[in-house]
Amino acid sequence: MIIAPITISDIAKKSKVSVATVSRVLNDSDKVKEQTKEKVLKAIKELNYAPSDIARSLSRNITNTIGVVVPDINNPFFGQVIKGISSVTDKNDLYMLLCDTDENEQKEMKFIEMLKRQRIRGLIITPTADNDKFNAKYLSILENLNVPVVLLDRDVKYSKFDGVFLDSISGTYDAIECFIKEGHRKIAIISGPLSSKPGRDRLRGYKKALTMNGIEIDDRYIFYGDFRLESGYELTQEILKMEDPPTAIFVSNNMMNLGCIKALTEANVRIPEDMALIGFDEIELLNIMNMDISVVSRPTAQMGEVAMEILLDRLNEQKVDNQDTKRIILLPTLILRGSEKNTK
Amino acid sequence: MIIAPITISDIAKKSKVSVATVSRVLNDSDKVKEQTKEKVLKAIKELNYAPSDIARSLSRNITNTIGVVVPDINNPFFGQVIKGISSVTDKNDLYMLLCDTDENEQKEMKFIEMLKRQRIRGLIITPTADNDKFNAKYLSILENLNVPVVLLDRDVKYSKFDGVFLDSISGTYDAIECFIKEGHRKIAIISGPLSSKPGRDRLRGYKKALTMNGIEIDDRYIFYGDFRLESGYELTQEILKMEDPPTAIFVSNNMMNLGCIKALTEANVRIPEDMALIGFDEIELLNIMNMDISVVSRPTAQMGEVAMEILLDRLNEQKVDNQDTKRIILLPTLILRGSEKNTK
DNA sequence: CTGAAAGCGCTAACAG
DNA sequence: CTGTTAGCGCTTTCAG
Repeated sequence: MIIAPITISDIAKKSKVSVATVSRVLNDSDKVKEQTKEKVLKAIKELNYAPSDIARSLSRNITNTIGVVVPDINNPFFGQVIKGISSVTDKNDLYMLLCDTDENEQKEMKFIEMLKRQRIRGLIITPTADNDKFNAKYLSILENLNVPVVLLDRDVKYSKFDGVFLDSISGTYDAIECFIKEGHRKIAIISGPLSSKPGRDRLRGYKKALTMNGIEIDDRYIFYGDFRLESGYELTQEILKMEDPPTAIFVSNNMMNLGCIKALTEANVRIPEDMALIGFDEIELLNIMNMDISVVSRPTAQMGEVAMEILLDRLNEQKVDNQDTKRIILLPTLILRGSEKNTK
Repeated sequence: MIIAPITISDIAKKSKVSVATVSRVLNDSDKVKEQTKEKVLKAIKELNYAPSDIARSLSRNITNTIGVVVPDINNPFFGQVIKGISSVTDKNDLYMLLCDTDENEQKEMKFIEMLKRQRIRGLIITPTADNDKFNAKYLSILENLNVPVVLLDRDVKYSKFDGVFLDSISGTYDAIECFIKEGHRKIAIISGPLSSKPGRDRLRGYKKALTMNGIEIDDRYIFYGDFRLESGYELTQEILKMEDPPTAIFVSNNMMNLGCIKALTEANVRIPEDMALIGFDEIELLNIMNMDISVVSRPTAQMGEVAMEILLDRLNEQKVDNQDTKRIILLPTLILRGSEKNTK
């Protein structure tokens, strides 16, 4: 079903001027006599003409699309991020080509190559992982794009791309220290996968806080999940079965936190009376349900906005060789709602 | 920051053949001698060449992007829908240009015009509203696109576009009838806005069920919300203040349902002992939290998939004048979890 | 102010 | 099998 769209020469013909003139009124580039301009505008309106961005891109050798690659748009975090990105693209006549990788590295690389063909002007991406295994190939694909890349939330080892991240270490540190001030000594963590930087950092923050406060690190209290709900659920069940269970749990992301709460609820473990809890990332729904869970909160939409603004700056830069990588590290906020309390 | 990408003629030069030959191996279109083919492939690999979809689109006079316009990607419903669409585009070398309208009609029309310039091949859209006020202009913009359009979830009056919808009437009818069978007689509804078809239909289903079961419609039990959480919250508070309150509430969408539950929880109204409840659309989180709320459920991701498949069919159609509109109406399922019970 | 013409990177006849 | 060439729809010198 193809209907040949109106072209610039249709307009030129109809208004009896050259295509160059039409182009001029389209772009407001050169001075055009008011009278001819009106003629052209009239023809455009009558024929319902809209210039082709495809032809324009080819001619100008530059597109107005940017690529956005995320692991899962159904994760509210990324939903918010995309919203943030949109708010900037909307104002700058930029389009967003969206790709959802499903946390699949192969898919991700394929998408990047597709985006290259589309000649995107820039890329905002949350890589699936930063495994050493994939790193070399991955990096070269990304660099081969030859457009500015902004990393979002997850880093890529040995890369010098711009990025917007969150200080996971300090966020976790604050949470753990808060537990300690409440008098907790046996504090467990449900960590994310160590193949991602946020996963590693949150564990680091945990260990650091314990160490700085003179509490010995007990490996029995460290559990490794994969950021998905199920693992939070299962690991919490394990925790509840321990001989010498902790009195507080820190959970490294929102999905696992949900799983944890589910397990606690099912086992009739009260929060915080029987088990104190702090999680990483806000869970909007819990607030709606009046469930008071303390969390390390981060400015989600803002992360998207900032990433897009960095990208925008790059697009507007003159020199190609600007090497000073821009890495923004936002600070999370610890929001206390009572679930961290020690009621013993 | 612009780096001129490698072009087809770079490859031609390097492998000492014509651009036509390069194009041939790129597209596997004509027979090329194995030996030359290898030469070309080698050059492509060495220079890390990726053909420009921009140039290709212009030359072929056809793009491989489709537009997707939704009111809010943060609504889990649309998140799922997009996932469904992606699953089909991924397999068909199609790209998705995503636009989030924020339920704003002006924005929506602007997006559609932008998408026209991008020469999208087709459009999947959930219109913000189908007000008579905007209808004429809106319709003409959509038709002016001159590409296949598939409506998703919300209809456009007087239009003959394809679409994927849900039978809201029957879904609501079943829910209300279930209430009645439980012995409820005073049944309230928190309706959506009547400016959208789903809003209207759900109210119709409600009225129909009452009428068919010989229960008189009592306007005092009909409340009008706007699909947002807050309105569900406020209207529920109103309901609780009534002199002769209902014993059951039907809520027309997931967001308002959350608001309703919030209000009930805050007022210490037990579900279903003090108030029975059924809502439209699943709320994943409630299930996770083991909160047993009965809902009218629909196949979300599938709606996206089906929409994209209809679009795909249109794109592959030969004749331009195929007038038989395809309108798929999916059936919802009533999922009972106990919140509908009458314990009196 | 305006028109003619070259060119953006690729495809698709048309020759050979 | 392979090369030449004319566009695709637009922008952008360069003249006038």
